[in-house]
This record gives sequence, C-alpha cells and structure tokens, in this order.
Amino acid sequence: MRSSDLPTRISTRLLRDIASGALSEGEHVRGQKVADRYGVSRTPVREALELLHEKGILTRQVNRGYFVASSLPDDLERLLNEGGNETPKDYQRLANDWLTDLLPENVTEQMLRERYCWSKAKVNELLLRAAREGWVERKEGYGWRFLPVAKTPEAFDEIYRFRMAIEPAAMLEPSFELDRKILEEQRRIQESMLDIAVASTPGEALLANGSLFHEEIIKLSGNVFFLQALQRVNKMRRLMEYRAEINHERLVEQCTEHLEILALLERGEIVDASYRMRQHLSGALKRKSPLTWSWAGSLSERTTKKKALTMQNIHL
Amino acid sequence: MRSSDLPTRISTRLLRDIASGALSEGEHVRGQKVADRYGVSRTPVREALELLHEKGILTRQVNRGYFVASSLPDDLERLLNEGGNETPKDYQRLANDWLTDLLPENVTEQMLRERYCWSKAKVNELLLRAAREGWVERKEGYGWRFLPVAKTPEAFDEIYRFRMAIEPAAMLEPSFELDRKILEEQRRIQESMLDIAVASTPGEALLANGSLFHEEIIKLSGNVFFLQALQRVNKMRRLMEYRAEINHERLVEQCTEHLEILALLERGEIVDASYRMRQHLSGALKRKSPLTWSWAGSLSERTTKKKALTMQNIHL
DNA sequence: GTTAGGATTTTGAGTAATTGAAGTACAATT
DNA sequence: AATTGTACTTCAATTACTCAAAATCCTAAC
Repeated sequence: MRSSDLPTRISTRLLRDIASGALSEGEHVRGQKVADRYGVSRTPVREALELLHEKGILTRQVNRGYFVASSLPDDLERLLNEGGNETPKDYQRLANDWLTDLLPENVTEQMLRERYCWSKAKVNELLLRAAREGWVERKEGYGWRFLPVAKTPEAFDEIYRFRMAIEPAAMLEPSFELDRKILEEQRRIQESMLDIAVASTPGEALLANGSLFHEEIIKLSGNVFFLQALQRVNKMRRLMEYRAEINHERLVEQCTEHLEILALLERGEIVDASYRMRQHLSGALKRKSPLTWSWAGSLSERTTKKKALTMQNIHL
Repeated sequence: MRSSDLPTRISTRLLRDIASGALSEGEHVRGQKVADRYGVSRTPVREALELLHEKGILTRQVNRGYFVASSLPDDLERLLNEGGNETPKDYQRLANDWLTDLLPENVTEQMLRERYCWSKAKVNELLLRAAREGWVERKEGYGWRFLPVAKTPEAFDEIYRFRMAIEPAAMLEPSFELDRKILEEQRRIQESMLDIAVASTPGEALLANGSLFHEEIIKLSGNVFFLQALQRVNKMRRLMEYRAEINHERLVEQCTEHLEILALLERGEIVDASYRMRQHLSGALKRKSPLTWSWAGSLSERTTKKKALTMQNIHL
C-alpha cells in the first residue's frame, strides 16, 4: 500500500541525515536508536542499514554493527534525489486523466479497475488518498464523484488567497518562536537553489523545496492547525503544478524573496517578515507562480456553474 | 460502513425539508427528482418514501406516488432530532476512551478488534475516519498512534486562534457575496435558539447549530479552502466538546453575538461584521466557549513535551 | 550491560468468493 | 409524456483465507 517499502524509506532518511551532517563520518549507527526515532521495530531498520552498506555509505563490522563510511561516495546527491519521488505514478495518472477530462465526473470502482487494470485494493487506495486530498468524494450510494476543485485556474487563485490569510497570521501568533537551526537549514536550501543546482535538480524537487520553506516557517507558529491547513492546500496545489512547466527566471525571484524573509526573521523583525510574506504570496498570485499553464481554454466557462455545486457537496 | 443506511438518511433529509417548509403540504414528491437531488438512484429513495409513509408523514396513492400528508403528526420535531445523531456511537466511544486515557498511545488494529469486539472492516473504518479528522495516524510499520492534539485544552485554544485568522479574513475576500436567503435562514435558527427551544433541544444539536452558523458565513466567501479548513477544525472541536456540559448563559450570549453579526451583514457593513466576528471568537477563546471542562488536571504537564513530537509526526 | 544477530510470532495488506444493497431498464399506469 | 412499479443487473461491503512484512523474543558477542 505504501509508496515504497519501509526499509527503503528509512534508508532514504538516514541518507539525508548523513548528507546534512546530522550523522558524522565514522559514527556508530545503532539499530535500536534508529528504530525508536522513526517509531518502528529493528527489523526494517536492519534491512535499511544493509541497503546503505551495499551502496558503500555504511561499513559493517560483524557483531558490532554499522558505521558511517569515512569516505562517502561522490554520487551522494544523486542518490538523495532519486529517493525523493514520493507520489506514486498511478496516483498522478489518475489525477492527470481527470484534469484533462479523460474521465467522467462520476465513476464506479469497477469501471476504474477495468480501465486501468488495477486490483480492487489499488483502486481503493488511490480513491481514498484522492478523497483525503480533497478532489474526489464518495457518492451516497455506489460510486465516486470527481470534484472540479483541483481543475480550475480559479482554484489555484483561491489557494493563494487562503495562504495569504493564514501564513502571515501564523507568523504573528503569540506562540510563534524563532528557531535559528531551522532558519539556517532553510537558508542553506534556498541558497543552494540559486546556485548551479537549479539546472540539474529535477523540477519536482524544486517545487517540494518551495513548499517545505513555507511549511517550516508556519510550523514555528507553534499551532498545529495552521500547519495542517497549509499542508492540505499544498498537496492539492502540487497536483496541478506537476503538469506545468517551471519558469526558471521566476524561480530565482522566488528564492530571493524567501531569503529576504529569512533575513528579516533572523534579525527578529517578525512583523516585517509577516508583511513581506504576504507580499510574496500576493506576487505569486498575480504572476501565477513559476509555472506556465497549458489549459484548454474551454474550462473557465463551466467553472462558475459548478462552483456552487462543489460548495454544497463538501457540506454533506 | 455508513453511519446509517441510505434510505434512512434520505428520509431524514426529506423530513427536514418538510419541516422547514421546502416541501409544502399535499405536494407530490417525485421519486426521480429526489434521487437526482441527492445523487442516488430511485431504489433507496423509494424505500425512504415508504418509510415516511409508515410514519404517516406521506400519503400514498397507488400508481400515482407519494404526497406530503395534509395533517402532519405532532411529533415531527421529535422525529427530526432523533434522526440527527450523525456521529456513530462506536466512533465516539473510541474518541472518548482516548480522551480519558483508557487507551495507550500506540495500538494495533488487532488489539482494538479484541478490546471492542469489532470486525476488521469496522476498525479500519473508524481509524481511517479518525486519521482524516486528525487525531490518529498510521505508524510507519504496523500499528497506529493516537495524537495528543485533541486531548489538551491548549489544542482547544489553538483551534480558536486559527479560526480568528481565517473567519474574519474570509469575510473580507474580494469574492465574498451576501446571500439574503442564507442570512435569513441563519437568523431564524439563531432566534429560535434564544426561545424556549433551548431547554428542549438536545445539546448536540445546539452545538451543531453554532458550527453551522460559522460555516454558512465562511461559505459566502466563495473560496472553498476557507470552508474546508473550518470544517476540519470544527470536526475536531466537536470531538472534545460533546464531553463537556453546556453553559446555557454563555449560549445565550453566543446567539446574541451571532445575531449582531448577521445584522451587520444584512446592512452590508461587511468590514464591521468581520471585526465583530474576530471579537466574537476572541471572546469564546477567553471564556472557553459555552462549556465547562472536566479534565483531570494531570494532563497539562505532559502536553508541552509532546507538542514538539506531534508537529514532527504530522510532517511525515 | 549493552548491542547485534537470528528465530519466532504477530500483523495487516492482498485476494477471491459471497451477498445484501444500489443502479438500470422496461413495462404498466395515469 | 411523465411517473410509478417491477424485474433484473451491477456494485461494493463483508467474510474468510493466505502470506510477506514488521514486531518481538531470545541468544551470542563485545
């Protein structure tokens, strides 16, 4: 059911920790410690460690365990990036077919099974996820209904307007607390994106970094509900975004703004940072983010009519 | 899987329509029309109609269909209220056992099956729903983890602070549009709550009316994401609220404030209404809503420690 | 005494068969 | 012509069962 198996996911995260320096060279990687950290048992951890051993990132001493290799391979960055493909292909395919009108509004699980040759379990998994992310809902009887929410450029604007309401507000929460370590980490990421990396990094990863920045900032508010709300709309945004092409010029602009906000925060000028965040989002709304759209023009007309319906359905 | 079967749910909604006057006395209730309205087929609708016929709310003429009875029974109100118990008992039970520390933080599906004598499907359904509503999450391997989010009074405050950010903002959205009919309907509901009804109506229904008011207002913003965010936090709030007792004095105050906001909206003074809404929520935050709490005092200590953890988990 | 390595048990995802419930088509009625 | 009533088809919830994966337990090494 999971996107990739547990050992692989654990190894990816360990890799990230090694790359970021959280685990230093030659350090003993204790199985139980890792298991505790991720809330799993030692069994999948052992497999993860063996996996990294095979790739030459860890060395093994029999009966003593695994240690971070003293000479890390050069292709560490590459390994990191290929591990990050979170969204499974089938999910994207379903989303895409709906976004491009290849699927009708109402479907049955049976129909999807035949159309895509998916097992009953797979169909269920995908629909459940899509429902969680808000662009599909169960009908009262049999069948599912695709919602037009994720389809329209208008929805995209709505997401940005929503973010304009919550993100600056979250920064002004009384429980907001600066965390230098997190700011430093984000600064590092944003700066690296301005460098050569941009050309070589896959588009998906670039967008993910952008989302991550905003989520890390909103997390500082100390209020989970702001974070949850942002994560929710970001998921839907990504659904639409991965179809569009990245505008590199705009991306540079975006990173620069992110760095400006970080600078303000580091100086403790939170109110200014909040205001700057609002401007930043407002700008993205006007300029339609660092993406160029390729919608069929026919969509907009239907949008208005369907809007009212959508609002009703969600109420059920 | 559903809370109650489809025919029953349809009949409840028809009942509501009849009580509210949307369906007038003697009117012919067409099967296909009803089916279309709720997005189902005629089969469950026919059962629903037969159900209402048995209760004497509809009359039947063979081969001509069902009609709203000209003399409605007196116990219509009672029937309406008993139909409205949306949250299934098992779900509340699970939630309650977690809130009162009868369940450990980590559980397996198996364990819950044995403890409550639930079928595999039932456990899955409940956990999936709880996860959707944000107070349970899958562990990476086997098992589930209950989150402390819904347990603490602090979480309650966080919800109100979140609402203070989104609700007034939603009212100032450029796409905000007044709908007299909806305002009128809400005015009616709030006024009726100030009357005798308060004493006789079950607490659950009173709280539901309160949520409904806010959701209907935010819906006017024309931005689905504001509505979705509010519905999400309201679900969690209800989880905690149904355990507390209602303070009637505070409830009256609340209704009065709702009516004030409605009055401002009706006069088109939206900015003032938005400001009043903020005050209203701020007041509820300070006075802890029309409920009195009965927490064990021991909870608060653990809260701070666990907070950081929660924020991490949600990020996964 | 702590940590790794291996054996054993438990978990829950996956699959197939069953069945009550919802959808569909068509005849009957007004 | 529109709507009800009925017969029939299709759907997906449920159940029972299998098996790979994860958790747990136990032993050995340092």
